[in-house]
Order: sequence, then C-alpha cells, then structure tokens
Amino acid sequence: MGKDPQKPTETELEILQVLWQKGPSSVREVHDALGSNREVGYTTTLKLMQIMAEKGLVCRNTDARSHIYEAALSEESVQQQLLDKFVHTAFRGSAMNLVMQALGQHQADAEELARIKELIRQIEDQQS
Amino acid sequence: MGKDPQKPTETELEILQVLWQKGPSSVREVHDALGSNREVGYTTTLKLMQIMAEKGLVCRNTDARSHIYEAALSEESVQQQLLDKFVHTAFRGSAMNLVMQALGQHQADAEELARIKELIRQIEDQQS
DNA sequence: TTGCATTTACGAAAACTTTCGTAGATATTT
DNA sequence: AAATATCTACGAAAGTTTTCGTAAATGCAA
Repeated sequence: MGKDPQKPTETELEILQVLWQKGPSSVREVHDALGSNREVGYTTTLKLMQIMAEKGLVCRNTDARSHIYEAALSEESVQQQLLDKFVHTAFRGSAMNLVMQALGQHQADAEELARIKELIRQIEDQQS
Repeated sequence: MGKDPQKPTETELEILQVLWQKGPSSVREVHDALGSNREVGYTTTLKLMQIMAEKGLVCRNTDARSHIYEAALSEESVQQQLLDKFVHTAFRGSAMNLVMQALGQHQADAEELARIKELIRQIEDQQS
C-alpha cells in the first residue's frame, strides 16, 4: 500500500505553502502566487495540483468550472513530518544538534529568545 | 554554471554520513557500513560514490587499487546548507518556528536544555 | 452565432536519481 | 599457472519528479 500521509515533494511543498498562506484557491491563483519564484507554464502547476489531489495532499471542490483547491493537512502537521525526517537524515537523529545550529546562525531577537526560554521553562516543569 | 556547492541527494547524504563517521574509507567499507539500512548491490554504492566524486562532494585517492574516498566538506557545513534550505522550504524562512517545533516534540533531557540555555545566554550577551 | 480566452484532462517528453549487469583489470588462492 | 575473488569503469534500465503540448469543455465577447 501507499505510505502513511505521503510526503510532499519539493515542488508540491511550494504549492502547499501558497494554499496555507492564502487559503482555498484556484490553480490560477496558486500559479500567479508562485509566479516570481518559479517560471513554469500554467499546465505544469495544474498537473502538479491534480497529482496532489490524487495523493490526498489537497482536496478540491469541482462545483465551479474553476476548481478550488485546499490543503488537506495543517501546515504544522506537515512541518512536523518533514522535521522528523530531516532530523534523521541530516542530523543523525539529533534534534538538539539541529536546534543548536539553527539558533546559532539565525540571530534571534530578544522577543524570540524570550519565547524559547518560556518553552524551555515549560519543558523543565514537566520533567520535574 | 553549476549550483553553489551541490546539494547532496538523500542517498548521497547517507554515504556522506558514513564518511564523516568513519573517516576516509573504501567503497567496500562504506557499502558494508550501509548494509543493514539499504539493501542494494555493491556496484550501486560504487556508482553513487563515483558520481559524488564528479560532483565534488567527495575526494578520492586512487593510488591503491581500492580507492579511498573522503568527504569534501565538513558535516557542519553541509548541515548548515541543508538547514538553510529546509528552513526556507518547510518553515517559510522562520528558523525560530523550526526551533520551537523541534524543541516541542523532541523532549530534551536536562543536560541538553542546559546547553541550549547557555547558548541563549551567549546570544543575549552579544546583543546587549 | 462565431470567435477568443480560460480551464480541465490526458499523455508523454525531459530531467533527475537510483539500481544493476557486464566487461576488463588487478590481486589472491590453490 | 589457473581458477577465483575483488575492484573500477561504463552504460543502460528502472523509478521518480517536473515540464509541457494538445485536445476537449466551458464561459465570455463581439
């Protein structure tokens, strides 16, 4: 049988991001939104989204002539899925190494640091 | 022209991890090390590593009959490169969102949390 | 109505990645 | 030396992802 929730490919992820950002959209809207990043024909975007519908990555409403697509999964759940895999393949399973490296390069501002510290506090509370 | 430093594919990354872990190695050693994870023929691993040499992902010493391969880039630099891309494609560029999710799921132990707090302290010091 | 634009559906080409079979060279064993 | 094993090189098959051309349907405008 197929895999669990079907991991989106690179390109599919770009489309999902548009859908998460703008909500339910037509192929035309998604294609225009991608516009600057990727220079491909309209039917390419269409085909991609049709495949995504088959895979269950998106749902679509075909009532109107112009079908309306919507992400089938929340952004968070997909991020979590990709993160799990990424930690495993790129950081040998060490989420902490990833966190350290991400923190190190990104130069978080004070407010972001505060949120992280708060999160750490919560984790510590749970553990004690 | 080619791309920047050539992003390794999924499979290439597995090979690089062996090289990082065990240091300079022959194809045979890498192939055996992969062994349990991926069940493929010897020549498959060989071919992959030859391609990686062409791409500049690995260097090789061909003095002996059995060539010795070595990762061309440090693990950290490749992780950084992949992380940059991953943050962009999966987290819309927000490294902090990634950090939060990674922290949230992974259940760090006390020592890891301590190291992160220390890192945060350093960043805060720099900023003030 | 006729012609033009937009859309979906479909299939296949192109590009990229992974896999392996085979041949030839070099070493090892008997 | 002869047989056997191991290694590289090479090319091509198989698998996956991305791209697009073309046709048919639908809507819109002249």
